Amino acid sequence: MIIKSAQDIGKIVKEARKKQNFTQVQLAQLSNVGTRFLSDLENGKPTCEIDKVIKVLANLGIKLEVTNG
Amino acid sequence: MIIKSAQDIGKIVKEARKKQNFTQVQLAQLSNVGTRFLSDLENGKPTCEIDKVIKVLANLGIKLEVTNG
DNA sequence: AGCAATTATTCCCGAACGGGAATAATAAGT
DNA sequence: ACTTATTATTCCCGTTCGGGAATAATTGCT
Repeated sequence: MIIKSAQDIGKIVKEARKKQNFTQVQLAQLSNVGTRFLSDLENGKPTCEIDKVIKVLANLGIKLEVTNG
Repeated sequence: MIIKSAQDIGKIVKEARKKQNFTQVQLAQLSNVGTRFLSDLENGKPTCEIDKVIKVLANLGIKLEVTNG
């Protein structure tokens, strides 16, 4: 899926987390972030810090890729 | 290219920007971010805010994609 | 080498991040 | 419906982001 906004990432995270039967608390601990952060992220907060986002994605087995035209 | 850290994104941005003959000032104005932000981003600052990163990538024509195993 | 252009770093500072915890709201299960 | 689990929202608060501008450092060009 192509990412155009923070909201897109939030959706992805939420879906993947549920599919893997993680609670926010579990995934947060796993990723070394707070539960507040994870909730914010899943709800599309546009100012989440990039490395934390990357860590969460990694812990869900989601690959992040860039393609240059 | 697969993104594993903020530094990866920084490299991508810097390379793409140079390839398109943009200065940091130009790209920053285009993306509605400060030049400081762009410099930080290219140097792999891990706390850059996600939506600003996305905007910069978009203005370079770089597509950001996630792939769920 | 020397000059101009670009980039990196520092400063000030308002605004907001994110952690933790408590509370409210929502979803889920019996 | 009721209870429990999960998630969202609010609060306090230390820390830091990011803009803008100035300065240092680096790069590029002739």
